[in-house]
Amino acid sequence: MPATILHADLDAFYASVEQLLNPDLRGKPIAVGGGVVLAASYEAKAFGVHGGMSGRKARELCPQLIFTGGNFAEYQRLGDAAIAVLHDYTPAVERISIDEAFADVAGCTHLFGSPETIAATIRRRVRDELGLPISVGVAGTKHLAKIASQVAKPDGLVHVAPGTEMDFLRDLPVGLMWGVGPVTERKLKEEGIETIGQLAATPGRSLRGLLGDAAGDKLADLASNRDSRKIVTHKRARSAGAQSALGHKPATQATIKPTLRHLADRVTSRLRAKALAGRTITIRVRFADMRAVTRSMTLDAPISATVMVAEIAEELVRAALADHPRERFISLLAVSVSHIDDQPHIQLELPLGLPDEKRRPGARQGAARWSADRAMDKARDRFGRDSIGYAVTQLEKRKSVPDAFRELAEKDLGR
DNA sequence: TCTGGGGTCCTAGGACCC
DNA sequence: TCTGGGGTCCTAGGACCC
Repeated sequence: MPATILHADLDAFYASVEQLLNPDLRGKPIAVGGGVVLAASYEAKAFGVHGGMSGRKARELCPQLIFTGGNFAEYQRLGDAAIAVLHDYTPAVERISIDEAFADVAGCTHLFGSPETIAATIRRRVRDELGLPISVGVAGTKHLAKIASQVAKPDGLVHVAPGTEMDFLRDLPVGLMWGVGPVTERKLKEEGIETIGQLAATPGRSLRGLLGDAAGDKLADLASNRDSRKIVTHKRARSAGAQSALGHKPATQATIKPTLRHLADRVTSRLRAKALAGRTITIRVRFADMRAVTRSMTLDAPISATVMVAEIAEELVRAALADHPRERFISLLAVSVSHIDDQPHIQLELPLGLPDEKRRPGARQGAARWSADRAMDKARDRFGRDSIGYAVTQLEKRKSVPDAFRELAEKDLGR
């Protein structure tokens, strides 16, 4: 199999952008974020600082760590620009996140040279034109290209030539594989499996028993370099959600109602913008001790009106709390909509279509509410997101994370 | 300053149907 | 009448990814 798959991954992306924008930060340990580290520069990583770590822990590990504010608009612009460089070579680009993408250059080597040459050109252009380091892996499969780019970091290029795949994988730790997180890594280690080579030599039957059928099969395939996944350029979202960390709040309606309204508003406005709606509403409540529970309800028809999602979410949260009467404080609420479908007008028929159990009081006004929501969406498009909203959500201005960052994390819902 | 926010996929049990 | 098997959908929980 010719090695035409590229995986390109910007190095320590947010931190690199900050160092690009502010030369004083170059060569220094920096962290983007505050309460939690969103990204760390390589200088900070040398101290053990990494994304997801609390700011306090990071400061303990690296007292001279510099925290810097987020230039979120620049992250988006530069991330888009780097992906655009890939698109200069092939339309077969699958973007994974703001700073990472696969590309298949099989159809353009006659124009631009070997995959390795194209990868080197991309790296040079991103460095010259954007000022950012980017690592690229070149291999015959997505899984191998992804591992190659991780091995290439920082600021490197690794090509896995056809025929050398198993030599490349054999001694690498299983933790580098897609799908192996802390839990799986521990289970494998308990069986004496620490390298990908050892994993490849393990009978599939044992892996299925250890990790479950799907995960066992998947890992067995990947370890033996059987990965047939193609580049997918357009993907439809399967769910859309929003969450808010609350610190330590009493589990009362005064806390819950405005928060759920705000979250429902965030989720449904994104759905409406793409003329989408969803049938399943899921809420998540995290208690003070970080244990979390979820409750969900599936309707017969998709909805996207703010108030309808909010009211269902309230009912579900009430039910979840009723099941845990001793939990007096909550630390997070989340709302998610799944079973997404592109039937924007089905909502108009909702009051007639639902069985008694699901024909809740608010449903009769579904059409009117949907229309009111759309009017509000349009006003926001013109005057800005904060210009208008349900009064109760307007009170909810205490933000743990800027909206701009939330938007970076949002996936395009597709369509 | 006790750990952010947005996603995907899988599992297991129960309800329900054939 | 009893027992068994297979399939689909829903719900709750978990692991993992960026």
